[in-house]
This record gives sequence, structure tokens and C-alpha cells, in this order.
Amino acid sequence: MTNSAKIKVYQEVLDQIRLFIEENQLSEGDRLPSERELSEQLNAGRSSVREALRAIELLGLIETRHGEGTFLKTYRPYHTVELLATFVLRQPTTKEELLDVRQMIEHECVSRVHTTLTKSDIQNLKSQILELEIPYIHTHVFNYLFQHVGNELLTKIWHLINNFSQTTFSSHLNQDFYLEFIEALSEHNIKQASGQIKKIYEKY
Amino acid sequence: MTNSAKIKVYQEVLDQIRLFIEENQLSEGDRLPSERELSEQLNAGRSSVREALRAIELLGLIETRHGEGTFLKTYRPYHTVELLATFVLRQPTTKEELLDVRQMIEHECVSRVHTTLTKSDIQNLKSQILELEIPYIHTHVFNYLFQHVGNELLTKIWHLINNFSQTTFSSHLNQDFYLEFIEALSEHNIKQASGQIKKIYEKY
DNA sequence: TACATAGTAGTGGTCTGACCACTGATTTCA
DNA sequence: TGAAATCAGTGGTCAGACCACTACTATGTA
Repeated sequence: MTNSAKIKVYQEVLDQIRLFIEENQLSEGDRLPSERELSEQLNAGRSSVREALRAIELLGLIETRHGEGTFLKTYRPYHTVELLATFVLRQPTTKEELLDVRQMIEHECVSRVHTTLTKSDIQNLKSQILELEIPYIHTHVFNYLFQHVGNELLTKIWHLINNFSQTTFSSHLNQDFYLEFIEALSEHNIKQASGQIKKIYEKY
Repeated sequence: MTNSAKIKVYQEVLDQIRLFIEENQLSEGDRLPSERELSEQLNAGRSSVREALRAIELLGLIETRHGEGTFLKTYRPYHTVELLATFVLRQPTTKEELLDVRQMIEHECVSRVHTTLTKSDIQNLKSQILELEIPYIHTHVFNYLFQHVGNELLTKIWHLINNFSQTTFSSHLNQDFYLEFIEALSEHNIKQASGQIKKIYEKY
């Protein structure tokens, strides 16, 4: 009866912290209340507060400085991704979903961006590609393209998903391939560009 | 000098747990040692062990059952994505961007789902629509459709965005409109169905 | 006055021990 | 035989105690 209704304290603390961040419009670099303060304000033990904070920290959302306090951080999935990698690898379904959505978003990106790219953009990107090593090209290219999409939300989602999928999947296609892809874009040849994207994912 | 070399106990515990999982070839459903055992074996306080476990739990990698123990769980990326999203996406996201992405995802949903819907699905949905009040139709319809999409990650993202946008935007279109929309779907008329979606967003 | 130094308050980091609530198995007893 | 009570093990939570570190303040000396 009282079954699933149990919410753990640390979960609640989590929500409260998130709420606090929103209400006070905190952004990166800002300081959170101390553990003891939170503990008192939220009427929870300090250890529970710490459990919540550690969890958020592991996600890479906050940074903790001994003797100073806890600070909001720009999201950078270092440890997270690494940590997840071992687990994710074992589960083909999730990997497929990840790549599926990523492909969809990248496709959308292409169809949105092809009209806004200037000649010099194309030129820039091409020269950058030549200087990159193969595993980094894909992310870089789309990173670049998304800057011209004009929808930050979409961009953020892509970043999120891209970060997650990176460990288990990286494009093996070389510079030439991406140069062709860009070329198709610059000629407003969406069909071909889309086809190229598909190729990227074909073997997976 | 001793600067960045500081590794927190909970981080170490984290690694040890991961190691334990790998060495013992644990897979989903298997049980981890109890908190007290881990505490003793790893020579760490129970609270530190808990910090690690909570963090892993939040990532969605383990499941904890009161009175029973801690168990490995199937990892689902949308857990993490959802969690991160609430932090990452909360920032200045304009209404336009929100709706833009939502429309895109719904469009994708439609083009994926139109082949998998059965006659009885259609019938079900139609009768449900008739019983709903206008503000709830949209969410309900897509909620239903997404159950047939077969990509939980995409579904989760839609849910998230839908929740975010619901406060600022709700479809004013009536039952008839959505019935037509479903009808188009059942006839595999994606063009029309897509057109309908556009209509929903037209005035915004 | 200027500047190094010592002290101090506040913070995160960690551990211990104590309860509670829950689960599953065991024992007890009608 | 079967239901009920008991018990051991587990997670959930808290309070309190130290430690290590940081930033600031007060102190004292040159």
C-alpha cells in the first residue's frame, strides 16, 4: 500500500536544490548554500544533503571546493561519460536509441542550416577539417553547423546526446568524406547531404 | 603541490565498485555487496560508500531496495538525459525554441508511427479524444502515439519538452481537428498529417 | 605606514555510532 | 499444517565529532 510512494530524502534535497537554482537565477560560478545551511533549511541531515550533492557533482553539474563551498559549473560530461561507458556498451538497445535520435537531430540540423551558411563559413569549416584527426571530425563539424542553426535548445540537446554516444560510437569516416558532405551542403544539395549522414550511421 | 591530486573517498569507492562489477561479471539484476560490507572491505566509512552509491543510483545504473540490497539495473540513457536536461535546459530557453523543437519531434513521431498503428489503435485513440477536454487532447494524442514509436529516449525528450512548454502553450484546437489528424495518419497520409501539425503551431 | 604572521570562522571531507523501517527466512505455537 | 511471531540483515537517516582547507581579520613588528 505505502509502496512506491516512498521518496528518499536525498531525492527531495535534489529537487530543492534545483528549485533553489531556478528561483535565485543562479548561473555558472555562483555559490550554493553550504551543506550545513542546506541541511538546516531543508530539515535534513547533512549526510543526506551530501548524498544529493555528490550525485549532482558526479553528473558534472556542480563543483566542490574544499574550504570554500559548492559552485555551479558549466556542464561538462567528463567522468560521467567515462563512468557510463562500461555499462552502456553492454546494452545494444540503448546505444541504438542514442544513435537513432542523434541521427535525427543531425538530419534536422542539416536541413535547417544549408540556407544560412556563407561561402566563408564553408571555407572555414573545410580548412578546419583538414587539421583534425578522424575521431574528432564529426563532433567538430556539427558543433560548427549548430552554431548557425539558431535554436539553442536543439543545439543543447544535440550536445547532450552527442556526449553520451561518443564513447561507444565515433565516426570512422575520413576528412574527404566530410569535405564532400560540406560541399553538398554548400550547393544546397540536401538530398546528398542527408544521404551522407545516413552513411555515417549505416554500419551500426 | 598536493593540489589536484586529492581524490575523494567516494570517487575511489566508485571505481572500486565498478571494478567489482567487471571482475565478477555482474549483470543486471545481480546484487552488490551491502553498504556495510563495502564499507569494511574498502576501508571507508559507510557514509562515503553511500555517497558513491547514491551517485550511481542517480545515474540510473543501480537500484536500491530497502531491506534487500543494491542491485544492478539496466541502464537507460533517457534517465540521465532527463536528469541533466532539467538542469541544462532550464536556462534561457525561449518559447519559440521550445515549440520549434517540439514541433520537430512531433513531426518525427508522426513519420515514424504511421506504419505501425493498427486499426484498433486508431479506433481507441479516436474514442479517447472524444472524452477529453480541449487543453488535454494534444498531449494525450502524442502520448499515445509515442508509445508506438519504439524509441524511449526520443519519447522521454518529447515528454520533457512538452512539460516545459505546456505552461506557456496549449493547443486550442478541438476534437474534430485531432480526429482529422488521426484519420490522415491511419490513411498513411503523412503529408496531410504533417500539415495538421504545422497548423497547430501556426499562430505562435 | 607597510607587510608579514598568527589566529579565526566557515566550509567541505570523513568517520562512527545510533536508530528506524523494511525484507526474507526461521522459529514457534495453536 | 499453517499462521503468527521472531530475528538477522539491509537500506534510510540523523547527530556529532574531528580533520583539512580557505579566506578573512587582527596582530605585531620593521
